[in-house]
Amino acid sequence: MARPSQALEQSKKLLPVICHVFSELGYRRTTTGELAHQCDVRENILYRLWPDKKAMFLAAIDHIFCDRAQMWSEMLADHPTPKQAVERIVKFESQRQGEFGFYRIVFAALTETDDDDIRRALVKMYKRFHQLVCNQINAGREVDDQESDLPVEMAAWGLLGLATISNIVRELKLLPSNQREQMFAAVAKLLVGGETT
Amino acid sequence: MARPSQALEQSKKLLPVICHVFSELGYRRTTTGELAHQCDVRENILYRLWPDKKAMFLAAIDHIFCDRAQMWSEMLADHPTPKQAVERIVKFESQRQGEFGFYRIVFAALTETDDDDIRRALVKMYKRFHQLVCNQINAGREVDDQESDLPVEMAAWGLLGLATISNIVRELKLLPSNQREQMFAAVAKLLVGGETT
DNA sequence: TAGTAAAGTAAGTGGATACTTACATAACAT
DNA sequence: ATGTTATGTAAGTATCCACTTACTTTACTA
Repeated sequence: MARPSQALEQSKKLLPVICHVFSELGYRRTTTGELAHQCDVRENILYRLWPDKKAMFLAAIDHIFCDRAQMWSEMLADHPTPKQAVERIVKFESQRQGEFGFYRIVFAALTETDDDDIRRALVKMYKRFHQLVCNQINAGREVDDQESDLPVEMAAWGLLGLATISNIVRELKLLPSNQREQMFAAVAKLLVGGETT
Repeated sequence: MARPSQALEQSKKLLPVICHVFSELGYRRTTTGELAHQCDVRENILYRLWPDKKAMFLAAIDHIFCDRAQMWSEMLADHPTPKQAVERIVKFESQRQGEFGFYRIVFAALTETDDDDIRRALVKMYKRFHQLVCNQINAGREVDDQESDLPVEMAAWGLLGLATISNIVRELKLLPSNQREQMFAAVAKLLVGGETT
């Protein structure tokens, strides 16, 4: 035996770069040449880490979820009250959208849903994300003991929709950012709280 | 002079087919060869109707909006009360999603937003659509004279987000369709009405 | 230090694809 | 009819890109 493989470490190092390229260019327009260039390696090195371009994309989809989940957990590391937690997440999502290319990768993936692997990766991602949101809303509601009209699962889908359209609004500059944030906050409050305050 | 051009008529005839292909495959994966095949003409005939592939795509984006707007106006042709109108639209949108490839084309376009022409087409489309939704909500609210908490423009963005996530849920089969429709209806009611009934 | 496998370099290949060209035919005006 | 222009056919081209191959160098182990 000689020289242990550092493939895992290197792929972890390269993944953020790969995510960024995919989020900038989408799936089809991203060339393996461009990926290699941005990663500052040669193409065949990428092909030693992943069997093909699709695998690189799947890894990117997985990574963006883990990334986002970790951000949330870091944001809630100081154990705020559940209601504070929801408010903090809403604020975070409304303000720092787009920085991490989350939705751009999702959009890219959504145009490839006739590929079973990509579809599965997306389904998994959405289910986990929806669950995460549900948990937060649930926690927030239980404490206040307020029976809201909208079931938690539905509110969570509504929030995901809100985050999506808000990203589109940002992407296309359909509203100035302060208005977009206000919109996000107002709709989110309606969805989560049941009543506006 | 000889033989007047029927280019306009033919492009109108071909557009629905082109929309369908783009919505099935997205922008990049759609080849001009496939477009021609589905349209049952040769490639160069498409190139006589549009200067390039991008122009075909832009025409498709414009067409899906016009298509949808016309559907709505037909749906409201019998002059229902504004409140009925909103309910009808919500029901229509929640049930017949995906049939016309609207969101698939939007997703495809959203991964091409660094092209100015495509971005402009999308912006125009969203502004018109948002306006349309605003008008309907406004009409519905004025009649009832109920002051709702959520400003109309925000509610409209919320609805667009709801329609978007609902399409994703449908596309990925994240919920059975009856649950998806219930979710759509519940969230829409919350957004539009202010209170649930 | 010698042997071995990973890490890196550089060039290629085969297929796909946006767009073109050259030419034949069909329909309309005068 | 006849000239003109739209419409149709079929082949071609130049480029791009996912993926490969053949080779050299490096670093670890025993």
